[in-house]
Amino acid sequence: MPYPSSRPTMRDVAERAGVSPKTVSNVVTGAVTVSENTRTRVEAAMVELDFVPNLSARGLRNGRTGVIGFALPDLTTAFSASIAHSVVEAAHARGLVVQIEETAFEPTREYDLVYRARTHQIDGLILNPVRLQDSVVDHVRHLPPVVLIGEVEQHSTDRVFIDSRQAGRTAAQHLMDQGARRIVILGGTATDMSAKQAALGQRLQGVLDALGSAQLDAAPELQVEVRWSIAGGAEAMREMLAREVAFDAVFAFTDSIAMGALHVLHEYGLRVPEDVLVMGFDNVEHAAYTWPPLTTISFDHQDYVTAALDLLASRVADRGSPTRAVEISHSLVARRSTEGPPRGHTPPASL
Amino acid sequence: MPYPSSRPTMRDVAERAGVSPKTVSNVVTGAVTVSENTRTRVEAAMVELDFVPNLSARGLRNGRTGVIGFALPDLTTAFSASIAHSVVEAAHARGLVVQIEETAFEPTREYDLVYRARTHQIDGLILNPVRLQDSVVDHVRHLPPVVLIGEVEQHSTDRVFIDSRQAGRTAAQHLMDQGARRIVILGGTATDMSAKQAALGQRLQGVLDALGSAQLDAAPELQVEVRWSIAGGAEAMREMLAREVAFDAVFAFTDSIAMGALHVLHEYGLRVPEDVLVMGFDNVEHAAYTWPPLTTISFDHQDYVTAALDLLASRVADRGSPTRAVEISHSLVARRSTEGPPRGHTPPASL
DNA sequence: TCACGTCATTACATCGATGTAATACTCCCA
DNA sequence: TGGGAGTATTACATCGATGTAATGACGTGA
Repeated sequence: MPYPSSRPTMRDVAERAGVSPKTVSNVVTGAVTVSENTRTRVEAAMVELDFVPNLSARGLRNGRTGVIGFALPDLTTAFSASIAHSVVEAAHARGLVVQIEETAFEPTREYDLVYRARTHQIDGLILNPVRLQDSVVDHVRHLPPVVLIGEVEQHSTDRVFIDSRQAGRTAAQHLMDQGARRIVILGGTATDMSAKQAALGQRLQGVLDALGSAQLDAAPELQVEVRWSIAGGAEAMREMLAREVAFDAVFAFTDSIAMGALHVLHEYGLRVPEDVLVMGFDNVEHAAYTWPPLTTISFDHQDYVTAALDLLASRVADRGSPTRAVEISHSLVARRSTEGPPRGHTPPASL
Repeated sequence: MPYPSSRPTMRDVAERAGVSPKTVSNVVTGAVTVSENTRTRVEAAMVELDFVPNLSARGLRNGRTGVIGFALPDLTTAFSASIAHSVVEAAHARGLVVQIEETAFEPTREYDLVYRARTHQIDGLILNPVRLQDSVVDHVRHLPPVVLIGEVEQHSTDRVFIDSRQAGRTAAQHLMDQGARRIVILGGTATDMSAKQAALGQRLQGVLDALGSAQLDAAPELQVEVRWSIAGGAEAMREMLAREVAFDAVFAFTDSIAMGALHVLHEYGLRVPEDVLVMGFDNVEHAAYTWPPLTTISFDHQDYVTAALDLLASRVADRGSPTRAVEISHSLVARRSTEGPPRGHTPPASL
């Protein structure tokens, strides 16, 4: 005895207004002209009965549901939350509703995800992949339109991205301009650059570019794997300190990672930026409120998401058009955390 | 020519397997026994055609969609993101999908929301209200089952809550135990305790309880309105400092607010906890990684959400049963930010 | 006054899955 | 070997909204 059966239908409205169900439908969709007289009568009946159209029925009939999916690794990181918020807002503005899926917590989720994307009658999917290979998107049939956001190397699907390699270069250059010479990289190691982790690869590549032009070498001992969370950043920073190597700056691949690193640096009594410079990536709200405020790579999250929704909308309208890739510009926001020159950290062992 | 029409249907599968559509349905639902032979044949056909059932059709037929709604004020605050994450996870575990709605950004959203909740064919709704009055939930007809989470005074709807008044009492008592006497309250003022803001009211009430038992009075000049975000916390803290009143502790009604406050205190050169104690509420991940780490009121977000989903599930199963309210226990997590006694802040003007 | 065009309205079929009731089939035992 | 129990399968109707084609009403011009 499901509740919807108790809801009024067009038939009920029609009966009350003394017209046929189709006329009610005409009033609702507005596709066909309805005389002013009957229109007002129908509208009154709808109000009286508190009528709301049944979306499942409409979706079944039209093949459109007005629902889009948004899949991301993990809602809890500050960046993800910010993006998710923007997606929901932007979707609302277009009369769309958002279904959220998280992909990070089980290896098989990516697969489940595309399966569910089909089951759940979604008009389109915005996918923020972290480990999603091209193959999954490419090889699954009957997928709704998909737009990728992020720095994935992917050309068979519409996508929105920022030039992460350039951003990485800018970041490293900034740190060097401020006097840094030995930059810890929290975000991945050079050996790690597989297709699976193109985003990390690009940021890292950018850093290496910049180091190269400055004739500095990319010390592998300054690179470390990291989980993309605050706790992950803290762990990675601890590991780095345990390595007992000298460094004078930290470039974290997300602001959250940077916050974890900041915490551990404080814990060890290292001062930012007097001893060590720190910078992040994404410019989440919190970045302006850490202590010291965090220098970071900034881009407009709203623009980012709006571009994705635009792509999705045009893809839904025309499935055959060539795929497009939209770049969102980024910039460096300099805050106190990188006001150099840094004194540098020299581990006790090397004294 | 919407994409779903190109998707294989049960009819297609049936044709390929040489059975009737209903038999395919029987295989999928498993409600009726199907011979081992035909079952395997049908399953093979489903795999070959890459069949996925159409949820709109199923939803239309069954009145259930497998989708629940989650409405919250704002995804970007750390607490909301954490809760949203838990909702998505817990829903996944039950084979449900989550649609997200944000309510904070327009005054009319609450209303829109319940309207949309009905349109969008949702089996149930988990609502984290901030300003949602009882009336909206009570007076709208044909609403799917609703579970409220938060400290709303509300008895006509299932809800999950923590004892915020007790929590406020515990928090204030802790601060006083650590030597605080003049506690800034970032979260609302006493005059402000309307039904609309019962949550704030309860936390505030708890603080006042504790102050009362200690024979301290609730100085109105130490209470301030605040937007529930990091920036809001910072603003409020600045306003408090501008008031040039003496204080020796800050109790922020969320961790995010506390983080904004911490930032501003640093900015003013006040040391935490040497000069001023600070504590928050919610125990989000970040609270352990601020500097100094933040004392806060903690409760299990997963339990919180799981309880809500349980309530929702049983409400969906039986719409007539009496409403229930589930309390989730909380505790105080003491960290460095409240290691007193504090020296106290005395504004220049009062010197 | 009658035929014809215009526009509002209606009857009907359809989207895909599934419950109900009826049918076909299998197997066993008298 | 035929009847009955029991099971696998099918035909059909249905959920609610909406496109299509047909009907109805009305007004205009000859």
